[in-house]
This record gives sequence, structure tokens and C-alpha cells, in this order.
Amino acid sequence: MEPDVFDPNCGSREVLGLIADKWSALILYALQDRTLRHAELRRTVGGISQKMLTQTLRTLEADGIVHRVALPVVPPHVEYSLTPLGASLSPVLAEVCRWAEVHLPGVHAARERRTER
Amino acid sequence: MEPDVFDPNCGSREVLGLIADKWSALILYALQDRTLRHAELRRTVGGISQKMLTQTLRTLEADGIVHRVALPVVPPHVEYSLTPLGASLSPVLAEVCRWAEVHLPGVHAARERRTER
DNA sequence: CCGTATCCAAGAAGATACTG
DNA sequence: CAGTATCTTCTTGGATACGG
Repeated sequence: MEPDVFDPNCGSREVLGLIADKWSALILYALQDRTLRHAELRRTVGGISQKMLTQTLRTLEADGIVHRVALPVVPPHVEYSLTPLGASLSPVLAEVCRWAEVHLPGVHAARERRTER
Repeated sequence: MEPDVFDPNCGSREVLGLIADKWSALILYALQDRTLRHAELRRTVGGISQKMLTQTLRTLEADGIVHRVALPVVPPHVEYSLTPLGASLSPVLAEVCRWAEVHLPGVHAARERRTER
């Protein structure tokens, strides 16, 4: 039985949903090859609210993508890093982010071609 | 001025949003290196409604990712294919889809480790 | 065959305030 | 510092019916 993202009943569809949200890709991109604390992540990923950061991190953690370490000190010190599974996904999403950065002019050009009609 | 997906005011953020929806990645994946008609696309991408298919195609078209050709015949015959811009994005998203298919077991395993506690 | 229009439900996401 | 809780707003997406 082969996984098939085109099959709506296949679990890989949910996995796709994992990254088809507003923040996951950015967080994974930020965490590739480094460990960041909660506040650092929040500063890196511009515009994310604390709620969405925590929420997204929890989901990624539950799916084995992100590893969370809470040091029992006061004030709290929590570190986030990628699991091996996350490390395998990160470069793929980083590619998507890079594509967005590189082809931004192309998309803008296309949008303007539309509006000038 | 360099594009930066971490900057909430940078246009590349919108571009990311382009693909951070439920269907774009699947449609792009389905269209890589082939032309499909509306109904064929709908059959290929399992579970998509006609509304979401049309809506997503329109957005992709406006952003210069998908090319639409409507042949003036009765009954209508409409073909969708990728533009060069779309062709540059397609392999990146295909990677994401393939990752989802390949690492599905890993994600499931992580989820089960959680629930057994 | 392909597309549009409308209505409706569910969930995403932001703002704010509060706790160990 | 990190996280939770609650409330409200907005968007997404599905169902359905109709039109060229």
C-alpha cells in the first residue's frame, strides 16, 4: 500500500496539512542547523504572536518534528531544536522559502500584468 | 533591499501564503510536466471541490504560476499547464509532497509515542 | 464541460490579560 | 521567560443550485 498525497484518505494528506499553514515553514526554516529559545524564535520569525508560536511548536513537537527541552531553572529556559525527522524536512521547506524570496519579482510582475488591463 | 521571508512586511511573505493553503501544492504537483483539463485535474487531486479547484487555479493564474487556455468550442474545453515560473516552483513543492509520502510512518510513530503516555 | 453565486459552518489567528 | 486562557474577528472551505 503506497502513500499517495492525491488520495484524500491517505494519511500523507494530513502530513501535508502540517506544513500548509502560515507559520510551520518559517519556524522550520529558522531552526535549521541551530537551537533557539522561545523568545529568540519569536524575534526571528517576524510578526508571529506568542500564541501562534507556542501552538505551532506544540503541533510540530507532537508530530516528532521539533524537540523541546525545558531547563528547570528560574526564570524558565526552554530550547527548541529539530529532531532527525525535522532535519529531513527542514531543507525542503527552506527551499520553498528561498523560492519565495527569489521569485518575488516574477510574481509581482504577473500581478501587475493583470491589473493593467 | 533583500527579500526576507522573516520580515512580515516583505512581499515574499505573501508569496509564501500562496502555497501555504490546502490545495496549491497538490495542484502544482499534479501539473508538473503535463497539461490537464479541469475535470482531469479534479479527478487527479482527490477530494477537491469544484469551487476550490477553480478558485485556487484563478489565484495561481493571477500570480503567473499557471497558464489557462480556453478553447472556444462547445462543450468548453479548458487546459491548464504551468508557466515557466510555475515550472520553477513545481519541483520544490513536489519535494514537499514526496516528503509527506515518505515520512508518513515517522510522523505516525511520533504521534503514537505521545498517546501511549 | 466549465464556471459562477450564495449560503453556512468550522477553524485559524490576533489581542489581551493573567500565572508559575 | 515561557506558557495558558478567553474572547472576537476573519478567512477557509464545503454544499448546493444555477447558467453559458
